[in-house]
Amino acid sequence: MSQNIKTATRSRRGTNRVTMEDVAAHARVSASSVSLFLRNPTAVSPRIAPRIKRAIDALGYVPNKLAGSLAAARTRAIGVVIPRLGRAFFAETVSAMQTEFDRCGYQLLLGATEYDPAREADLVKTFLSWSPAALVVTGCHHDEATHTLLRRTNVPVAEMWELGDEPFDLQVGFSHHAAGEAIASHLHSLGLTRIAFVGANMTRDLRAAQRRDSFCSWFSQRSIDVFVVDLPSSASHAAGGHALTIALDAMPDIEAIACLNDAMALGVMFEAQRRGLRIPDDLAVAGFGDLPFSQVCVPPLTTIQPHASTIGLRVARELLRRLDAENGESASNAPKVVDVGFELIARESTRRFRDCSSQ
Amino acid sequence: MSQNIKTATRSRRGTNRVTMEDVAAHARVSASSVSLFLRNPTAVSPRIAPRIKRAIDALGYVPNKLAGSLAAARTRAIGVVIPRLGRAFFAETVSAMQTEFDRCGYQLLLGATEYDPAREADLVKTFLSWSPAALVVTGCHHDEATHTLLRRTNVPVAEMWELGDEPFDLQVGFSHHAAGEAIASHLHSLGLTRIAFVGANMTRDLRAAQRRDSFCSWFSQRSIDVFVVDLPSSASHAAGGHALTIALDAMPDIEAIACLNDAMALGVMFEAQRRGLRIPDDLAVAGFGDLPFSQVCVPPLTTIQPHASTIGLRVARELLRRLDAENGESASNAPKVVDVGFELIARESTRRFRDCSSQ
DNA sequence: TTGTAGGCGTTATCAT
DNA sequence: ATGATAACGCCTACAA
Repeated sequence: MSQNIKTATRSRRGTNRVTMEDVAAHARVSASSVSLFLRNPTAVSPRIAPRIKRAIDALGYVPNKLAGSLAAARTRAIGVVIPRLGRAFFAETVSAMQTEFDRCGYQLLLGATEYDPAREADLVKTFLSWSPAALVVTGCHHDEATHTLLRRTNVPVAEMWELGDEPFDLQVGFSHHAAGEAIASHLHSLGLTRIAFVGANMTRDLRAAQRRDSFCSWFSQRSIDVFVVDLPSSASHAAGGHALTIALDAMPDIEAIACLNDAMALGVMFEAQRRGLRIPDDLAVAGFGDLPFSQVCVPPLTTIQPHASTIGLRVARELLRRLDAENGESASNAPKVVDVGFELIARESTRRFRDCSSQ
Repeated sequence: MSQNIKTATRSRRGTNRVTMEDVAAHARVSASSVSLFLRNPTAVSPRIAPRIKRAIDALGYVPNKLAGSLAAARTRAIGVVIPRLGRAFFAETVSAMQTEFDRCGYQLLLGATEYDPAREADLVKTFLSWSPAALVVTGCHHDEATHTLLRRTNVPVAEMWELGDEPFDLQVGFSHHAAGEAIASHLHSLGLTRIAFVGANMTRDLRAAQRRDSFCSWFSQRSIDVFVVDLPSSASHAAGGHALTIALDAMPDIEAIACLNDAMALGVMFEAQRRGLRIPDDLAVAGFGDLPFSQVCVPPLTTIQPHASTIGLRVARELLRRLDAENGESASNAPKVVDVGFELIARESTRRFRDCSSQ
């Protein structure tokens, strides 16, 4: 018998949290009824339902998702890894994703890598430790550690903003290679040959590097050399102005500049204006991103619209489909690649007197 | 005896997750030792430490924070509620916060209200259900539901980007009232009297509304009427251009425009340029936010620098201090208000030939 | 429809 | 220093 004594109940009850059991007691029902009610209010008899409801807001009960998720072995959290919060396109993508996930009760865990591969691995590991329902990462280039984590896990992994080989589960993006060529071909069609590509931080921003490479090789195939500027700073408006200065120094008779993004392009345009260079007559400028200012600036900016919010939407939709399928019949679990494409928007910043085709 | 049979062990072990016990088995130690090692590697004997470490990466073990947090009754997650992800100032604040929290192992839960009070309440409730270590909300104006939740909880609550009465625990921000007056007084000091204030969505963006009100009443005390434009759209570059059109219609001899933010101000400047209005000679323009483009645009924009990243930094620091204190001796738990101030940056967009004082 | 009890993967307490 | 074992708060198969 002595082995049966409850050894002085080592109480750790420091938490004075209102628990489901408290609600049950208050409503004079069992905890499981409360649990049932919370998940499906119509599943309990109409007599005790109001009692439970009343108890819930009388006590100000907030369910403990920690306990719930642990027990159910699944979460309604989705880890999202992006390079930078400030980058407008990612913000748009995340915003669209959040809206979509929200209506299905999923919560976003957001992390920014600041273009540091090591931080990406950290973030993925952290997110994984929260047992998320899914993981969303930016791009298809990850370091060894991240790759291993992503491959080993069994939560769905979505890669966005880039298409590559060997998708884990889902890729939603477009070809930066094609984007770079699209801008190159556009500038070339205007008869421009004295060209520069300006960017910043391109050793780390691999997608930008892809666009640059395709841009340059497109021209080099036509025996045109592109002058490249890669600043060590971040790709900001100020960097754009700085880059123009460098480009003009190296190539005084420059005719066109393609920029890593619209922010830099705007910086280039401001600097040009400051120097009395007319756009597009003296200098054609193209960007990437089609940010809100790009269609209202003077002159309106030729750029590439990457469908940022579409990317977020599709990622969310595909992921939700997969998550729903998990509960029911297993739908196609095969990797899926969605190319949302992009659109070259030719505006006045690259318009030539003799060019009537664009816009 | 029959009452002793383990009733067909209702095994729910569907999860094939690598658990701490698996690591323990692999390392031939107990789970407690692994747990101990994870929290303080030096606490276990130097003989078994390497065994555990090897087992961990052999199995690719990732700790389950859900279980850990549940058992420890505390989380390393911090809920952050902001109006919009896309808004550059909030992005900057969040970015600074993340950096700071990250180095202490805290994870951010991010949610955007889109300026909808009901969504704010939802988000707060959701976050609370994750038992966060702290909660950060934007502004001091919350609807009834949110207010109740925030008051009832016992996790520290930080309000940012605004100062108000009755802080819950912490407020880090500045006076939008003072900011509105600062711009008003600046424009007035230039001798300008034909003035407009343009914004958008100000019935929901209460901080912008505060700036507008103070701006207007400052002038009205000097018997000057301010023409106000409040567009229903979001406060974007395009809205700025649109607002200028409206303002010029109503007040053709307008001399100065103050804008809800720098994005709108830039929109105003572009539209002015398009109409052949010179800035600042024909029209002075002021913004709010000091975004990256504001110092490089043409002309550089007079604006208010709100110290966005300082806000994030201070919120994080103060919160971390409070959280540390919880474990040790209880430091001051009294509400604290931090006024980080702001800075009026007078640039060329409001410079007059006879004005030599600014900048 | 409602209640019972075992388990989710940790942390923390206690005993060794 | 290491190992059992009881919470943590909820979900869920199963019994009533």
